[in-house]
Amino acid sequence: MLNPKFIRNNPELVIKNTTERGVDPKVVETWLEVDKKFMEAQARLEDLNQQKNALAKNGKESTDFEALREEGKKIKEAIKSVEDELVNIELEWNQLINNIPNIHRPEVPIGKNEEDNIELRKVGEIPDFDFEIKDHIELGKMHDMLDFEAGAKVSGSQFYFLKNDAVRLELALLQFGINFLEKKGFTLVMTPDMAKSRFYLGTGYAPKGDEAQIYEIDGEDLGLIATAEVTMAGLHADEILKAEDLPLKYAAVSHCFRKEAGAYGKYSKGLYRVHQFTKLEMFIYSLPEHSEAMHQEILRVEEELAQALEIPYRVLEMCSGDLGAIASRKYDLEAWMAGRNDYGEITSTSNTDDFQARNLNIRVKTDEGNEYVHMLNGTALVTSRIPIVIMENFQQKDGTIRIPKALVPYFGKEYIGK
RNA sequence: GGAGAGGUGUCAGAGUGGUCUAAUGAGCUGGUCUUGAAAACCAGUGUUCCGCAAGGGACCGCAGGUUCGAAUCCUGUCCUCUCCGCCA
Repeated sequence: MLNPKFIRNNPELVIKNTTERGVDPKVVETWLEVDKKFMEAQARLEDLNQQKNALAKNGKESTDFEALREEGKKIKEAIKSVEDELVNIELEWNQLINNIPNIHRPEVPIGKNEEDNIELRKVGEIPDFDFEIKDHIELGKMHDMLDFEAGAKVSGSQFYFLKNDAVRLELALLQFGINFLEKKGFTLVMTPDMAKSRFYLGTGYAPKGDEAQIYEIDGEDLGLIATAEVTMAGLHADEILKAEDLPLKYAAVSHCFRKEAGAYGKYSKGLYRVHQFTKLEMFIYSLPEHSEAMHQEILRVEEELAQALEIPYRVLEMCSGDLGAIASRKYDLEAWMAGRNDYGEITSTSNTDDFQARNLNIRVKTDEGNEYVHMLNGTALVTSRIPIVIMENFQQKDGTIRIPKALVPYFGKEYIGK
């Protein structure tokens, strides 16, 4: 959530920001009204508590217990009534403020939707084939690597079995990735694949709504994570970190589960949009003054990984309307996927500034007092989408697939199908 | 899954209804002393909300409840530990 004090002091700015995000600014105005009521009721409650405390303090010296009891009861009833009132106001207050999006950074281009995102650069050679190419679904069948039919039978549509070289490929990518990131100073982590609702809500993954992502466990306050971002943000929840320990740079491996409700389209076939995949994620806790530099570092690492894997890609800077509610700035890497003859997203990195940190109460002790840390995340490698790129881009005329040089030591051979 | 014990400040740990504004010890910061250090001594040392401030409110795992008054009593819940069961 945003800093309530900031909204109170800068209502016009927040309204403008909210509008640029494509969110109805009415939510800000309504929140401001509720906030006024909230503060007023809180002041009343504090006043009553003060009376209660004074009475309790003098109570032990009292001789007239009858009067003491009477007076205390009266205060108690008044407190109860204000508290009941506060419960409702606070609920509304919270719902409203959670719908106010983060403040985007001044560098962010203003725009309505994905069409207004800015392409910063294109890197790498788009492959040129002199034969009829196959997509990864055909290639997966051909090499007995992917079985979507079995996935559908056992778990439902958009689940799959990885077999043979697809298994080797997934593990090779992870092994390659963790070695790469460890050398860059990231601490390796394997996280739980489930988290309590507080953490997927606090990171901005609502379980309900039009594009519900989270699978929840019936009868428990537990859900399958959509990304390790959820568990990595939870890792330091409610902590006050030491400034000298920052930045904390993590490389986290987890499975990711997404309902993808309503997300059908021309690119939802095969491995591109699935309910479960494995991901190596970068996650950084940073001092506020360093978070922009950290964000650039994550982007650089993402590009280095793509280049090491010989993946042609382009870098997109998200416009204000395509940032979502949480990010203050966001870049996507899109890789060339020969099978679709188009680019497809393979990484996304967001700076959330202190937005998530405020939700999850993560601060840092500085000389000027405690402040919220800045939290950043970025994909290193997704083992559903990278194999699409490798299979489709590096396929040969005879259907064999060349493994990128950097991956060969981990994969164990130079070609699939030879 | 069952039985038991426990969750208090940076840490250890006392506190079983009003004197808790939470003992004591350790740590940390500053000071005195010292050539320097150690020791000793003195002072300070959590978080959060409203407020320019003065001041006031909240926080003893969390949520409810009892009471004029709760760290303390009751209920629920989460977590940790020990033992049993099951199990990779």
